[in-house]
Amino acid sequence: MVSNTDLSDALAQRLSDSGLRSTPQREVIYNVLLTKRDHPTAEDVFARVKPEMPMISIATVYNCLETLVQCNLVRAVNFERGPTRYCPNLHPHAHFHDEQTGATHDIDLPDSLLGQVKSILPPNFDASSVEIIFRGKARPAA
Amino acid sequence: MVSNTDLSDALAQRLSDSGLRSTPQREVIYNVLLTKRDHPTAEDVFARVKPEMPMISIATVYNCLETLVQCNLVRAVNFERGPTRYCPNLHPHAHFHDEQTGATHDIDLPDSLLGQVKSILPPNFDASSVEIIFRGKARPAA
DNA sequence: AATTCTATTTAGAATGATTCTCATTCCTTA
DNA sequence: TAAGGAATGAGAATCATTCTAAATAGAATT
Repeated sequence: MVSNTDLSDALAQRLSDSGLRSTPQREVIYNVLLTKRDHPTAEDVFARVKPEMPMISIATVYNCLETLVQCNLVRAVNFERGPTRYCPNLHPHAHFHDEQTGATHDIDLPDSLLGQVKSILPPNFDASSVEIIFRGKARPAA
Repeated sequence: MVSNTDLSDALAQRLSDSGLRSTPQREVIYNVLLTKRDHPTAEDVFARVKPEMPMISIATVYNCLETLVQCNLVRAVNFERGPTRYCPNLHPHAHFHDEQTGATHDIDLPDSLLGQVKSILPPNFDASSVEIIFRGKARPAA
C-alpha cells in the first residue's frame, strides 16, 4: 500500500528537483487531486482544500496547481471555453468528454497509436506532446 | 473561381437550414474567417470587421461566431487557457500549436487514422467528434 | 538561538474573455 | 401597413485568472 507519507515524499522529491520547496499547501492540493480524479477546476480544488486548510487563498490554489504542472506531476486540460481542469498525470491518455453529463473520462492510449498519430505530421513539425479529446456520450456500462 | 456571392449563398443556405437568417454581420464575419485562416480570436475578428462595418459591436461578433459554429460552418478551438479561436471547417484536421511563435497550423487527418484513433475507445463510449492537438516547434520548411 | 535572505502565501485589486440585459432596429408575414 | 419575432448594439455583469504588495515561513549562515 502507498502511504500518504510516501506520496508526500515523492512530491517533495519532484519539487526539490525543480529547486522548489514542499509546503503544506502544495501537499494538500496534490492530495486532493489524487483522491478524487474527476478533473476538477481550480475552484473545485479550492472548495475541497478549504475544510482542511481554511485560510488558504484561491491565488495559492492557482499558484500551486501551476507549480505541480511545471513539475510534471499534474496535467492541465482545456476542453472548450471554461475553466482549466487538472488531472494527476500517470500514463499517456486521451480524454473523453461526455456532452450529456459534463464528466470527463481518461482513455488509455497505446504507445503504438501515439506513434501512428505523430506520423501524420509533415517532417518539419516536431511535436513535444499530443492531446486527444473525444466528445460524445457514454452509455452506462453493463 | 468561387465568387463572393457563391459563398454568401452557401452561408445563407446553411443558416436557413437551421431556421436562421442571413445578415450582413454574419456574412462579413464569415468572410473574414475565410479570407485569413490564421485561427483568429473573437477580438481579432472584431478588429478585421470594423473597417468594413464600423458600428458592429463585440457582442454581435460573439453571437455571429457562435451561430456559425452551430451551423457547422466554423469550428471553435481552445488551446490552453486564453481566448477561443475560430477556423472555417473544411476537412477533418488536427491542429499543431507552435509554442515558439504561437501560430496554429492545420494538419490534414486521414480517415484511416481517424478510425484507428476512435477504435481505442471502450465499446460504451460513443464519440461524435475527435480533436487532436499537437504542441511543439515547427522548423521553417526548406 | 538570532539574523538574513528568499520562497511562498495571502487578500484584494486588476485584467481579460465572455455572457447577459434590454432597448432598438430590422425583417417577414399577416 | 401593422404585428411579431429575430438580430443587433451598448453597456453592465460575470467568470476565470493573474497581478501586486505586504506578511509569513523556512533554510542557511552567523
